Formats: sequence, structure tokens, C-alpha cells
Amino acid sequence: MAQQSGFAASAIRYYEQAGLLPKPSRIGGRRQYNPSILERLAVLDRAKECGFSLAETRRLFHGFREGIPPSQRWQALARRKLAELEELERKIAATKELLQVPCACRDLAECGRRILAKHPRGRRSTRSGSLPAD
Amino acid sequence: MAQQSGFAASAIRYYEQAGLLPKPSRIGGRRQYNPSILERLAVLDRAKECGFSLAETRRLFHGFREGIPPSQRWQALARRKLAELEELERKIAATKELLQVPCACRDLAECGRRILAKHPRGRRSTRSGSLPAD
DNA sequence: GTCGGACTTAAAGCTGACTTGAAGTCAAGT
DNA sequence: ACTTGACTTCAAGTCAGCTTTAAGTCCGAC
Repeated sequence: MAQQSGFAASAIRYYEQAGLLPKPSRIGGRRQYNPSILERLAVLDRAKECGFSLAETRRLFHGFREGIPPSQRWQALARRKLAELEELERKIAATKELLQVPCACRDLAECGRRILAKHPRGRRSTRSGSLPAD
Repeated sequence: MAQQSGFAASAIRYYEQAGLLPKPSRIGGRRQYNPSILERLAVLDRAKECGFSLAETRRLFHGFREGIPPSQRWQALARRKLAELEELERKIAATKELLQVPCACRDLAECGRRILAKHPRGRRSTRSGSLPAD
């Protein structure tokens, strides 16, 4: 079992099935991994740390013409990801500000009235705020 | 239909079933909303903008003794959320740095070897990096 | 009385990245 | 032969926050 990698076996099988790892050779049904898989997994892990989704990581591996070197691949993906992160930072900053607004309402209904007074809720939703999940 | 609120009907029903909205009175099976529900929904929306999960928002509404004023409720939740956001900002900063590391490898296997050389992967996983989803 | 439209419900579906479960297979050791 | 234990597969389950679907109900208009 190839958990010198720090990944769960189930995760490795999942990555394989998701096209992120090459199909390993088999002996009697069992996967035989050669050590290069560890390099693959290290890159995968790094991509994960970089916040790349599996789809993005798949692009890293297979989304470029053969000869394109890693530097260009990383760069292309990084550019988009950095933009996303900056967007996320903006949202966080806005959220932090909201969280620091003091509240002097007597009850939550009054909170509601004040919020409504400031931001009348139109029929069609104001799509802006609200952070992604954590 | 109470979509002066900007919420989808299905979402409102979902919130009701999740204990975030009071059960409205009914006439012939149909919900009859009084206008105070709009205040409720406004607070809910604000909580969402603040990045609160439905569970946290439920605490805002029902997680305190009766007389505790909104200011204290918001404050208690905000303290924890701000800490989370700062943690998230730290992760983003770390991720941004990672994304800016230049890569001079000839191929992805070499990337893997370099990563492995820097961070030998132990048996039990290094639980640190990697942003939540977006 | 019967049509339409707006509501009602419970249940299932969606996304992403996996994990968990059940049931089967394989090879080595006793 | 039989057990053990590590693997295999495929399907289903998990989390959140909803949305979608299907089937049913209610009421007013015709």
C-alpha cells in the first residue's frame, strides 16, 4: 500500500479514477506502483495547497500541449488563482467590516428594520456579498 | 408569495424547516406571513453576508437566554468569525506565496522530486495547507 | 363542475472531494 | 484445506445550502 505518500488509499484510487494518476500496472489484480507515483502525488499535493481543484490540477497535468514546461503550466493556472484569491480577500475584508459594525438595537426585529431601511430588498436579488463555505 | 424579500420560495421553506423562521399561521394549508418575517429575513441575509452558517445563524436567534440583546449576540458570534477570517487570510497569504514560487523544472516529475526533497511526506498526513473550497 | 394557477409536501438531486460499506479476490502461511 | 489480511470493485454516504421534481390540495373564476 502506497501510503508513504500521506494520502489515504481511497483518495489515491479516487485520483486514479479521476484521471489524475496514471493507471498502474497490476499483478493479480493489485496495483503495482513504481516510485514515480510519489512524485506525481507530491505535485498533486502541492497543487492542492495552491488551492487548485481537481479539475484545475487535471489541467496542470493534461491541459497543455506536450512540450509545454511546468513553469508555464503553473504560471497560467496561478494567474487565474491569484485573481480568485484577491477577490476572496476583498470579500473577507468586506465581511470583516460588516462584523465590526456595532449594533445598538433593542431586539432582532429592530436589527431587521434597520437593515431594511439601509438596503431595501428588491424583487431580484442583490448578488454580491456572502463568502463561500469554509 | 413572500418574495419581496429577494429569497426564493424554496429557500424560505428551507429556512423554516431548519428552524430559522417561525412557523407562520396557515389558512387552508397556505402560509400567511406577517410583515415581521421580512425583518427576520433581513437579519438572516445580513448573517449570511457575515459569513455565518445556518447553524451559527440559528445560534444568533435561539442560542442565547431570552433577554440577551442583539449587540451581545452579534458580538459573540463575530468574535469567533473574525478569528476564522483571519485564519483564512493567513492561509490565503501562504497560498499566494506558494503560487508565486517560480518553477524551473524540466518536467512535472522533476517538480515532484523537488517538492519531495523539501517536504518529505511522512506516514501520517501533514494537516496544514490547502484552502477550503470556493 | 371543472379549470387553472398558486400553493403544499416529501423526497431526490446538485456540487466537490472524498470516505465508507458490502462483497469479492488473491496469495501466503499454517 | 483454511484462515488471514491486504487488497479489489462498485455503490452509496457525507457535508451545506439550497433547488428541482412529482404528486397532491385549495380556491376563485368561468
